[in-house]
Formats: sequence, C-alpha cells, structure tokens
Amino acid sequence: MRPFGCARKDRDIFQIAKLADVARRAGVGNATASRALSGVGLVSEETRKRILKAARELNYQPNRSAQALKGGRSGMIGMVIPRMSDIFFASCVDAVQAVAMTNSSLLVVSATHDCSDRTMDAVKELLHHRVDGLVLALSEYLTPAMVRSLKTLPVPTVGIDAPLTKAGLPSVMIDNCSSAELATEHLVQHGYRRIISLQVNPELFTIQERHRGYERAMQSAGLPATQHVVEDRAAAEDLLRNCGRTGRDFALLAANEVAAKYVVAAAKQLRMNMPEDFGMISFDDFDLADAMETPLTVVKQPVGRIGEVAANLLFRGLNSEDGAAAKGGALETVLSAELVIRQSCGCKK
Amino acid sequence: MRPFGCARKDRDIFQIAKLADVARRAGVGNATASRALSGVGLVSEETRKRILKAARELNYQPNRSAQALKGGRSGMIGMVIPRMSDIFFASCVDAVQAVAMTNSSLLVVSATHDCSDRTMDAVKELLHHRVDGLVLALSEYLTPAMVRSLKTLPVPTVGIDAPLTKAGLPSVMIDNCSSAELATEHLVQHGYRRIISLQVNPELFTIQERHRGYERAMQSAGLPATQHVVEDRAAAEDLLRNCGRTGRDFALLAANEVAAKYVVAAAKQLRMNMPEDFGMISFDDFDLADAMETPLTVVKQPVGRIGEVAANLLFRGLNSEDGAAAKGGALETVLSAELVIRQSCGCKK
DNA sequence: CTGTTAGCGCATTCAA
DNA sequence: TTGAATGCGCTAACAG
Repeated sequence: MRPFGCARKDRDIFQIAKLADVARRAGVGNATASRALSGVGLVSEETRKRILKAARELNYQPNRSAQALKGGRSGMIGMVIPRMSDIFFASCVDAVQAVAMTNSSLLVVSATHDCSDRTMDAVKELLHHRVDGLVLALSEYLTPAMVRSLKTLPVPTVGIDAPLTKAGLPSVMIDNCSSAELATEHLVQHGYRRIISLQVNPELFTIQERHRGYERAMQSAGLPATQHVVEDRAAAEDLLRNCGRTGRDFALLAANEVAAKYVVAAAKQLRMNMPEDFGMISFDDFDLADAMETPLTVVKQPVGRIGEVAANLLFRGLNSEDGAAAKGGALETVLSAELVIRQSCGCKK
Repeated sequence: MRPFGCARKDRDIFQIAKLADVARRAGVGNATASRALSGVGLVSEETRKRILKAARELNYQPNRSAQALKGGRSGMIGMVIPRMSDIFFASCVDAVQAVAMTNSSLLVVSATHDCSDRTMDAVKELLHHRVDGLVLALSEYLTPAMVRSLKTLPVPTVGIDAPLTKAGLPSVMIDNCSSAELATEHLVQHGYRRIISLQVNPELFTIQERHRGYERAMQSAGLPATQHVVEDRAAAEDLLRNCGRTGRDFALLAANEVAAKYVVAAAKQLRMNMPEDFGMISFDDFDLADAMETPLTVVKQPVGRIGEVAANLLFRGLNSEDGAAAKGGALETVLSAELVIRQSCGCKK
C-alpha cells in the first residue's frame, strides 16, 4: 500500500532528470550543458540548440538544492509576517508570491503570531534554508538588538508595513502618520470634538504612527487627544456606553480593522448607530465595509501594491548582483493611502 | 553602500557554521558530529555532550540544501491553494504553517489564482525544490490526467477542502453535501418554498457537493431545485429584484462567503431585509457575520482544524518512513461543520 | 565507538 | 568552443 503516494523512484510526470541526463542525451559534457542552460558562457549555437531540445524532452529542471549548495540561488525568498489570518498580510503575501513566481522563485512564509521572539528565529531559519532574499513585515518596534542583527543580514531584504530604516534596509509602506492626520481632520471638520484614538495593539509601529498623526491633528484643532485600547468587543461596548450617549460630538479613529470590527459589533449590541450616536473612521478597508448597516469610512491602503512594489524592489536587488537596488533613492518607498468616504464619518450618501 | 544588507561573509548573529566547524571545535570527526547531532547512530555519552555543546556555541544549524541534496529531508513542505486572499485558505495556511513549525519545517506556498494549468506546474516546481511533502487544496475537479499525475507523486501528500481520493491520497474536509442538506432542511422548516442554490464558481468540487446536498433536501421536501450563478453584486441584485418581492417564501443557500457577500451588498442596495424579504443561509463564517444588519446564519467550517489535521496527517506520514499514515483508515477524514444559527434564516434572536 | 571516504547535482575552474 | 575535474555541506558505508 502506498496511501501517500511515496515512490521516489517513479519515472513519470514528475520525472526528475539531472543535468548529466541532459548532457548525455545531447551528446555533450556536463559543463557544456550547464553553460547552455544557464545562458552564461560560450556555447556554439548548434550545440546549444541540441542541449535545449534535450532538456525540454526530459522536462529538465535544475535541482535547486544543488544549486543552492553550490552557492548560487536557491530560487526561494522568505517572508515573515505577524499572521496570515489578517487580510492585510494575506494580500501582501499573495502579491509577493505572484512577483516571486514571475521571477521563477518560490515563497516561504513564516508567521510569528505576535510572539516577537519568533521574529529573528524565523529569519534565521529562513536563512538556513538559503532563501535568496527576505520580505519582512515586522510590526513590533525594532529593538536595538534586532537592528544590529538586521544590519548584518546576509541577503537582500525589504521591509513592508513598518520601515527597516534604522537597519539601513529599504521598506515599502504608507504614510501612517499623515493618513491618520487627514482622517482625524475630516472628523474634526464634521464637528466632532471628542475624538478618541482607538487601538488593539498599541505597541505596534504602525499603530503608534497613526496615533501620532491623530495627535497632530487634534493639537492643530486645539482639541484634547485621548488614546484608548480595546482588547475585545466587550471593551468596545464599555467605551461606547460611557462616551457615546453624552452628546453629538463623539467620534472614533480606529487604528485598524480589528478595532473597527469590535466597535461595529459593540454598536449593534447597544443599538447605537453611526453617525447618529457617534462617528468613526477606520484604517483598512475590508469586504462589506461598504455594505454594513452604516457603510464605513476608511483609510484604504494599497495592499496589493505594497507587496508588489516590495517584491519587485527585492528582485531588482537580487538581480543586480551586489544588491544595490535602492541606489541613490530614499530607503523608504511611501505609497499613498486613500480616504474612502462613506457614511460612518457623518458624510451623506 | 550596502542598501540591501548584502554581506554573505559577515560573521554575526547569522553566523553560519558548518558541521566541520562543530566537529573541529569538539575535536572529533565529521561523521561523529553528524551522528551526535542527528541522534542516529552510536556516540559515547561524553563525546555527544561535547559535540552538542560545540554546536550550541557555534549556533550550528545544518545546511538544509546539503541535506536535501544528500537525499534526506529538505525541511520544507509545500502547499498549493487557489488564493491567499480568501480567509478560508489563509486560515488553512496559518494552521499548516504552525504545525510545520512544530515539526521544524518551513512552509512554501503557491497560489494558482484559479488558473488550473498552474496547479500541476506549482506542484512540479515545489517538487524541484525538494519539499518533503505536499498539502493540496485543489478546488477544481480533478481531470483524469491530474489523477494520473497525482498517483505518482514522489512525496507524501494530503488533500484539503476537496478530496484526492481518486488519486488514492488522504484528504481532510467537511461533509459538504450533508451540511448543505442540513442547511436546506432548516430553510424548508422555516416555510420557505422557493429556495435557490447560489454560487460563484459552480465548477468547483466543494460547490458541486453543496449543491448536491441542497438538491437532496429539496427533493425530500418535494420542492423544485434551482441553481443560480452570480458573478458579482449586480447579478445578485438582479436575482433579488426578480425573486425577492414576490412572496414570503423565498430563500437562498449561498454556497460560499463570496456569494453571501454579494447578496448582502445587493440587499442593502435594494433596501431589502433578511429575513423579511428573503431568507439566507451561507457557507463559511466570517468576521462580523454576526454583526451585520441581519446576523447571518452560516455553515461554519472548522477551518483551523482542517489545516491542523491535514498537516499532522502529513507529518505522521513523513515520520513513518514509508509514508504509511492512513494505515487501515479511510482516506477521507471528515470533520463536522456547524450550523451557526443567527437570524438571516428566519430564526429569532 | 569513531574516523575516513565517497557522492548527492550542480557550476566553475582549468586544460585541451 | 568544449570537457574533465573539483568542491559546496552533509550523511551513509565502511574500516579501524
């Protein structure tokens, strides 16, 4: 019985021909075959043709382990994210994988699940597997030790979501601070006076940046800034109960989708409505955000673009030998976020 | 300038020591070090201690490329899914990766984006990278050619979501047919008579199974079965416009989250309400499904469990040498889905 | 119990 | 323009 289909020796669709097989079939030496296939080095046009044909017939694919061992590319890039089950990161992974495929690379993902010890371990493990490059979504704040480590990374690396600037590495992200400022200003213009900055993971870099932007806007408006952390729906309910009923001037800036969802659920529970009982703008757009009882006004990140740009940057570095991709340019590639105005902020449809 | 942090030679946190380094430091031969570290073969307790210590000090990790080349494990498993941006698959990936980590393996993911040509290509590429095993979420129907290929897979493989039974491979999934039947019966009990089976990708296996269950229930109830495909929100609107207003007995069985979301959005657009204007039960639970204007009654799959069980099955096969994991048992591991009753079906809160 | 040796598949010298 | 030989880091045979 072979319930798992184990049959390393089968010669079939998954036939695994080696370079020597190709060389033999083409009637040339190993080295020549290698040169012809890798496109590096001189081979007469005629023999090249023969070799390529043989390779095609044998469905030859180089053994990446051998290539990697030899010191060349492994044909894999690694990616570290907090978790997959967050549409933002999932979309980034999707985009990065697509670009990797275009560059005939595979993507290895590792999720830390907010266990920050896991971060550098994941990187190390990826490195032991000889990935050619790294895309890092490190949402926690970089410790000095991490910065030091990151600086010595032996492969091209690009940050995503949060900058790796302190480690001298290029990153792709939105301007969280300005976006939050803009969103807050919008709320202010609606006449809200008590605006609270709401977050789930206040320790994360992006969240802090968003809070900073919020503070800036509040200060400009001469309004007091308040930060509030909610761990779950219940906490959001408490908040709404305390603040929501006492006037028409209460609004929230939800620092991410999770916080926003807590609020939406809490509001439903309390039978409170946006924007009548309170206003809200949230970071991150999501499915049905526009089809909620009150369509949500959100700051929408160009998720796919972020992953795409980051991956392209990485491969550009990978392909330019010395990894000099960000030549002359700034380390931070800032993509612009969009304020998608719907109704939770108080705007009419 | 080193904008990418390229410095293969740096000796640092990412120091890469080889077996020979460990052996030398411990004052033993390569083979002895290898034996001590892999735990296979005889080594005196004392030298083993010395070797382990040396390895720890050097932060030694075996070069997986070399191990893989040598014919051993590569320490990676591969996973093929339709797309990351679907919470169902994202959660599966998350779970599989977690289990992989536990088994000190990395996960390589590849998304086909519904391009079924990509499926076998992805598998082949994964194989060329010498993954130790495969988790396949192949939602399309298996063609005879694919079945033939799958049968000769050279590594342990587990199916997920859709069964690979035809290829003799174990799979983990829910009973889509029965679940749909149950959900449909629930709708029938509510008194709905015109119940439509709604789907986005009718060609997928899971969707067809769900439709089959629906048909069975409808037949039992002596009701006519109708299948309807919606490509987008507009199509959902058309459907609701035509059917929703003409009585109290109209309901939908949405074959997946996407279809359900189209309907929710369409209903909002048309100012139609569930369950007053029509009833609905949908496959797949999602964030806020319980906080919609009308909380959605759904068939909830144990997403995390599916990935977890599949991955465990895979590693059990991987660890038992000959890959005889499903020994004696059925190829299909069926996990039970749960009908989460909320209000869109007509039940009161 | 331990060390020496060979070879996995490839790319890269160096000679021819 | 080509081919034979070498070694990447590791493990499995085989000797000691």
